[in-house]
Amino acid sequence: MEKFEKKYYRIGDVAELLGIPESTLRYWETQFTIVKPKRNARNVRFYTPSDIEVIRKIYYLVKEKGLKLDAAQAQLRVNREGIDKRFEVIDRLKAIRSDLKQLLTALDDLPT
Amino acid sequence: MEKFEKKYYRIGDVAELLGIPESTLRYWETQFTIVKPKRNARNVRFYTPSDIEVIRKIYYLVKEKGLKLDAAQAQLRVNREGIDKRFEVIDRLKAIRSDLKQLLTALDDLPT
DNA sequence: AATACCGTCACGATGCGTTATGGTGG
DNA sequence: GCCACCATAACGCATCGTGACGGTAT
Repeated sequence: MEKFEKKYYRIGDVAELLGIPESTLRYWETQFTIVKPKRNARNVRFYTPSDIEVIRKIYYLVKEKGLKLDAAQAQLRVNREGIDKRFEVIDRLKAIRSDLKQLLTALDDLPT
Repeated sequence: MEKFEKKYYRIGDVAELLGIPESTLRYWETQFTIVKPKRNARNVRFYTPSDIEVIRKIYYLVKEKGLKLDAAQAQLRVNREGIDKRFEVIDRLKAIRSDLKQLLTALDDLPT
């Protein structure tokens, strides 16, 4: 039987992982609607890796880029949209690539 | 003889124009290296329309988007680079357009 | 008993202007 | 003498955490 990856993390783990105090995590939770880790029956927070990614992003925006919490929250939303847009563009490029392949084929078929 | 456009604006004009107090303009000047209006011999500030545009942008970033002053200053720099990049892309597209025209011509010249 | 959490609240640092004061030129 | 401007510095409010407290579960 193999070892299992840890599925979730407690607040102490996250705090140590990111090098920020637990109090900050609790405070951010009051300010960012997006950070709402699950709780167990005893009301203890459990963070998924995806929760932690979000918190990393907040850390970057607030601590390194210097955004206000409000602005950071807005930015997180924009980011998500930005990712969607990027996929749209990629889809469009795939379509264009397909058209270009067709064009190349057509050019190959031209009489000399 | 025609009327002339006003060439520059004093701090009171700018304050009224943007609906912010003069004190804020003076304060921002201490925080943003980019806002340095010319002065006359009596040390009175004179703002060009371009100065005012920059201040508008600051207003947008700080008051509407909620960035810290530091972050807003960084954003202004990124914006300028972004504009430069955009022109690079446009130049590149012009080159491609030229290539495509050539290609079209070549296709027209093909034997049937 | 020691540890890891919980919520709450008081405190404090920093950021962002604003106001007050005293001064100059027109 | 009034108005618009100047610099400087003290003040004040909001944001952003931090630290401490008393409590619960393991």
